[in-house]
Order: sequence, then structure tokens, then C-alpha cells
Amino acid sequence: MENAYKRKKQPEVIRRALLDQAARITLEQGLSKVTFQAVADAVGVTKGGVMHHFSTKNALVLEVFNDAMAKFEAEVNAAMADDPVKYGSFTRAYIDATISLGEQGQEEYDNQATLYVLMLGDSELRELWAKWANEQLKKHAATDNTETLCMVRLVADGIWLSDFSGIDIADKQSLRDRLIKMTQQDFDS
Amino acid sequence: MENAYKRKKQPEVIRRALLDQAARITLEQGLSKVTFQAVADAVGVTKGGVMHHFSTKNALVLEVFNDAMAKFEAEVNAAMADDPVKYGSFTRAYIDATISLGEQGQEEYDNQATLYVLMLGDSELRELWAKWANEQLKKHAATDNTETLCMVRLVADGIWLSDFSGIDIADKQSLRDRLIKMTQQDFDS
DNA sequence: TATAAAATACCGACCATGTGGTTTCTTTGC
DNA sequence: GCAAAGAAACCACATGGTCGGTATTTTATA
Repeated sequence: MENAYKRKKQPEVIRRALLDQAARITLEQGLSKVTFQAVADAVGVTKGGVMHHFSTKNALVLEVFNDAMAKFEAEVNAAMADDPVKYGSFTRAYIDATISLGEQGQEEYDNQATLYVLMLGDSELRELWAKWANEQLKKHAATDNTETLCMVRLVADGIWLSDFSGIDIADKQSLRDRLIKMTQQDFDS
Repeated sequence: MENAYKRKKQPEVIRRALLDQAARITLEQGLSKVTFQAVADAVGVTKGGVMHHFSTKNALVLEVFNDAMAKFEAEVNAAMADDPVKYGSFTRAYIDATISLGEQGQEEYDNQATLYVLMLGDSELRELWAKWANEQLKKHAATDNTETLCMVRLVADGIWLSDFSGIDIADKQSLRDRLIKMTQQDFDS
């Protein structure tokens, strides 16, 4: 990204890079460090360049959030498509998308983290998230509405939270297996 | 708090008010709105007054965080003291402290929320939290170390997260009862 | 116990800097 | 040629932080 004016213009590529870097800075340094300048520097563009894509900081953050939400939704949908069983399929997909077993080695990009960090810090984003989540709930009510399945998803959330904050979980793999088992049978009868 | 210079000096009272208001602003408007000026205005004191108690913004936020952690610890300890059964007592106390059943009506001050919001937004606070939490875990390993109990606490975390972000939970009371039941018997045997 | 001294609590004006945002201009691509 | 992509210089302003002052409280001293 060195040569400034002369470089080939690839707005889509730049836009993606801006979103990615903004998300990275959010996670690594907190929302307050997500400034136009910082994002611009990270991508190798000027502040004006960033503002061409996202006219205000709120717009930028909102897009980062929507992007993370879309990725999460895509992940869930993909996992559901691979699941032959209907009962609990959403919950199993949720587990897949939420619990990372990657041990170490840079768990790619944790868009779940982006989602939660942004949402917990801003009440407007929180509302967006709640709306989206409640819609999902309703959408999969037919197959994933039992108390046990709900609880399983809550455990998944809890695991993510612990993981992200660095709290030790004895045997995550075993716990995950247990959760999956809990989705395979109607405990609530 | 009207008369400025002449008013009686009560540093402890002011300090408490500063911490409380800073926490409130954190929850209601986000960390970025927690400025010396805003906190000062909320308490009825000048910026200089705030800075006398907390010399830097980081120091202020750190104190707010420590304060919330202390409150949480006190809440857990109090609940444990009232519990005659040893097995799972920490987990039951954790449930008590984490899951608010207050329906509506201003759930007093949600210091759990303060804790999480601050910690998720700042990696240093996250480390503090992880350290504290892992210590608690170790401290109560004798009575609360089974996978089931761990899972129960994770559900509690999940419930808090859902609650705070506004996601509907079908029957929280019933779920809570179920969690409590899960702490009363050694399912892992 | 009276009083001087030192420390504390707090105010209010000030400053440097970074930030979000505006504008103008150049370059590229169609 | 024209619209989009992006650079570059600019501005207003809020914010974190400094500083010197004043009132009150505590401590030391006699």
C-alpha cells in the first residue's frame, strides 16, 4: 500500500481492510483508540480516504458491528446447513460458531468478540443486537425453543465470555461435547 | 452541594459519589463519555475536584472497576455465609449475585454490568478480572470444582449477558430454579 | 487546652493535543 | 468528460492534564 496517488484504486479492497483493521483495533486497544487516523494508518491510507468510505465515526463503528453480525449469521447458517437433524440444529450451530477450540495460534479473527465488545459498550448497538438475536430465536422456535436448548446456548455464551477474559475452563472440549449431547435429545419431554 | 468553598468537606462522601456517578455514566453512555467534566457535573464538583481524588482518567476507571469487583466479592461472600450446605455453595452464591430477578424497577446498581462493560473494553482490566476470577475458582475448588457446577456458573454468565443486552429469556425464574437444583447434587459422581 | 503549622479538599483559569469533521484538490477508471 | 477514490491542508472544540490559589481539617507544639 505504499505508493499513494498512483496506486490502483480498489475501493472494495480498501473498504474491507478498513473494516478489518477497525475491528482489530477495537479488540486490541479498545473503542476509544479507533480513530480515523489510527485506522487510516493501519490500512495505509489517509484520514480523508477513510472518511470517503465512512463519513462519520459512528457510521464506521456501525458498519464494523453489522459486518461482525453478518459474519456470525453466515457462520451459523453454514453450520446449520451441514446438520441433517432438525431438532436443536440452531443450537448446535450456535455452539460451533461461539466456542472456539482452536487452542492457541491466533484464533483467526474473533468476530464474536468484536460483536460483544462493541455491543456492551454502546446501548444503541445493544438494541440492534437484541433485535437481531430475538429474531433468530423466533425464527428457530420450532426446533430450538426448549429450556434445555436455551440453557445450552447460554453456556456457550458463558464459555465465550470466560475464554475472552482469560478465565480458566477445566476441560472445554469435554464441556462442549456434553453440550452437543444435550441438544440431541429432548430432555424437557 | 450548592455553596462551593464554604461547604463542609467530606472527602469520603465525595469520593463515593464520584465512583458511583462514573459507574453510572459508564453504563448509560459508555466509557468514552466518562470525562472528568461529566463526572464532576454529575456530582456537583469541579473538574479540579475530581482530579484531586483521581489524578488520571485511568486511575478513576481502575478504581471504579476495583470498586465493582469488591462489591461483587462481598455479595458472593455474604450469600455463601447464609448457605448451610458446603457443596456448591460458591456456585449458588454466584447465581445469586449474577442473576437479577428484579423484573423491572431500576435494578438498583448493576455492578456486574459495570464490571463486564469495563473489562470487555480494556485488556488490562480483563487481566485483572481473570486473575481475580481464577483465584476465586482455586479458592473454592474443594466445593465447586465439578464440571456441572462450572457449567451452572457459565449459564449464569450467559443469563446476565442476555439480560443486559435485552435478549428475551423465556422463563428466567424456572431456569434459575433449575440451576439451583443442579448445584444440590453431584451429577458428575 | 490554645494556637501555629502543615496537610488536605477543592476551585477556577489555563494549556497542549488529538479528534471528528470540512474543504479543496489530484488522480484514476469508465 | 465525469464521477468516484483518495490526498492534504485545514478548523473548532472537547478532553486530559497542569498550576496556583483558597478554605477547611488535622496535627504538632507549647
